[in-house]
Amino acid sequence: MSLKHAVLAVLSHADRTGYELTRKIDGSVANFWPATHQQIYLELKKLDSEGWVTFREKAQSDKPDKKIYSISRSGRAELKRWVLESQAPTPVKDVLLIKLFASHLVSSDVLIDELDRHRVGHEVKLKEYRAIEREHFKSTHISRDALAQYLTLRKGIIAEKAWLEWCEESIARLRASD
Amino acid sequence: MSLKHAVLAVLSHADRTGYELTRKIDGSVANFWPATHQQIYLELKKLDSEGWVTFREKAQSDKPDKKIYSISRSGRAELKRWVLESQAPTPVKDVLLIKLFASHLVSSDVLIDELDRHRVGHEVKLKEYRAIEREHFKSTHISRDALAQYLTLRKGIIAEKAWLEWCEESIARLRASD
DNA sequence: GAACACATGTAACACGTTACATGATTGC
DNA sequence: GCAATCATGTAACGTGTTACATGTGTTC
Repeated sequence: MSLKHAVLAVLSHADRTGYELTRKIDGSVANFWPATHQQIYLELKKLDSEGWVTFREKAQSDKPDKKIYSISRSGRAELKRWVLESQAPTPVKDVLLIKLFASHLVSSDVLIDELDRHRVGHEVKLKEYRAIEREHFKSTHISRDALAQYLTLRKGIIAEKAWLEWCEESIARLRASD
Repeated sequence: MSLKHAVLAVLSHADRTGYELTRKIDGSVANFWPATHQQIYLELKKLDSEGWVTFREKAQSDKPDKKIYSISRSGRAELKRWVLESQAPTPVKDVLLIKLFASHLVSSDVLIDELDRHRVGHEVKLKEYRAIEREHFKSTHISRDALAQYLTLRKGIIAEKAWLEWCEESIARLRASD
């Protein structure tokens, strides 16, 4: 449902190959709607058969040939229509919370170790995002077009900070309860 | 993959009917792994055929009969095995971020309205969670068993606060850019 | 009389993952 | 020689959603 529009959204900024869409190039789809390359190639095929994207094949001598996809006029119209629809918040799904909910079955040491691994992971992500912020959005005035992309980055930063805060708090509470 | 274990996790605390599992009773599965009742009835059937849950049928005169499910010894063992596995963080998936990424196609007024709707939604959720916190976790000393459940609530509270912060910041930035 | 809460289920379809398959170039 | 990056694809399977179906009791 959403991957279709996620792909269109990225193509509305720049032409891309299927391969590029699966990578986290320039902070696009992969960051907020990850998918495998199989999934993306399939969607591109569907988008093509609906006329929402077009592609041109480009032969390369040193690397495999590639297909460069572009959003079409009707694709852009469809994307706009979809963006204009009001959106219910995406429900939270988190495996770690399920594990926590069942954690009365294991020792708190095991739990603390797991939480600490997650803490470190979120710390790393936060640093990455902050580096992107410094590099690409340092100027005081940001264009309207860049602003929207900046806000998705800000979401990443704020969410990672929240994760960190929660991991630290949880570890402290578990330590205190022993 | 995870719904199976989410259901086991809830049943490890108390017996439940399929119907109860689909509701947000006592802040269980529905809060961090939402699923439709069809999905849950199907999983319960699978869990039963694997011997991880058992059920007893209870006839009711005023309401439809129901099946009360319990976790079995092997189910508890399986749940423990699964909890002990180290978990990669659940990847972020968020439709709103896709829309933001494509928002250069629409006016900033439309965007601000949408962000404000989300802001209000998160405000309401935050209040709900805080009410649960006041009601159920007011004492200074919380048992180890209750602590794990409290931490899932804390995750909800911290995440909603982060959402609010981001919505407010984003609206302000969009207003300033006009 | 309509809508909602309780309570369970089947069937068809859409979405997503894993495994398998191919093949060139570049770096260790 | 082995692994990684670039680049695309098929097939089988598993997960999740939507629509449809049934039936009682309570509230507006």
